[in-house]
Amino acid sequence: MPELPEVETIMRLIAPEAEGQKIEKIELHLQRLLLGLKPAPFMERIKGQTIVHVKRRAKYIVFELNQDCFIIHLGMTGQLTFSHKSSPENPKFVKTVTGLQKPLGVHPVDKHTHLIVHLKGGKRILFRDPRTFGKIIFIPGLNWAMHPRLIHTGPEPLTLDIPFFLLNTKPWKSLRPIKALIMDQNFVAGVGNIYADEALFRSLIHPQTLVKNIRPAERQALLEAAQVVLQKGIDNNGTSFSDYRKPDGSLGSNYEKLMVYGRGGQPCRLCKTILKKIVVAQRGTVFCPKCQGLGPKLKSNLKASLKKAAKKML
DNA sequence: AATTCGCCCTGTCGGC
DNA sequence: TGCCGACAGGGCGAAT
Repeated sequence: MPELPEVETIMRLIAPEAEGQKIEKIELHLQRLLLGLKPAPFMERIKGQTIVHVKRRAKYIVFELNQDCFIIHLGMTGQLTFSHKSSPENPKFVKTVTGLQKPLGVHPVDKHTHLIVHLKGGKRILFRDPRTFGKIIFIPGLNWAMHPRLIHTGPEPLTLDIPFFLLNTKPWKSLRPIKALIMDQNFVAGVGNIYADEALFRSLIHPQTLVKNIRPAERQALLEAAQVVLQKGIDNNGTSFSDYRKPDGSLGSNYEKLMVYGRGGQPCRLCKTILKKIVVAQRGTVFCPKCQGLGPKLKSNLKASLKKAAKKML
């Protein structure tokens, strides 16, 4: 599922292509994905406006036009790709290890392509989403930050002043499992299932630990770990474990670097213990029972050696 | 008030 | 081989 690093990667690659471009035409093929305005007036109002800025906020991609804006959420399987007329979407399909046919480049327009933004010279932005959990939200004017979807969203984790943020201790008194808090978009923005598991592993915290039992030093460690795994995700252009693609259709390379997500039943990269998969906060959760052991506190020297090894490896 | 649950949806996969 | 149920899960609104 596209989380902060995936959405950031998409934004960074779409922005230089789209900014300054006039929208010549909009095709909307699945109307229920559009919120904020009926399809006909939406297309009428957007047409002719210029894309001034493309930004990211939480897991949303923000298209600021000269009058209005719209934001796109990729849901679970959303893909935002960019197609030049001169190099149309690549129709070549290759067989993956599981035997599935996947396109090599930009996915051709098909029944899952729900929105096409036509720019000058035949350039197009394609929004494709097989599971249709994504959303296109029209917002009149440019004050998208005050939209109900975003107004309560927590701070951006990568530009977060952690010590200052930690002064607010209210969220830390919760009885929820820590994984639920770190994935809560109103607490901190952009962390989803993949990077939550990775951040918890990196800070050696068991995902089911009750928030109120997380000590201050661990709170800080968790947020720092989140920053590291998110930044690494961006550096590797995102995690392609199923549907995520870069705007040119290519894969991100972060999947093979993950420590726990998607690795249930496999040995921990640090201690070789078999990673466990459980359900926490209604989400599949992978963790290392030893490195993130709850029960009797790990001996401090073991913890120190794990941390040392983690530092070296991660 | 805080937290959990049910729902939306469809491609993929495991079991029989 | 083929069918079918289970599963994946972000975020919202309902229920507890």
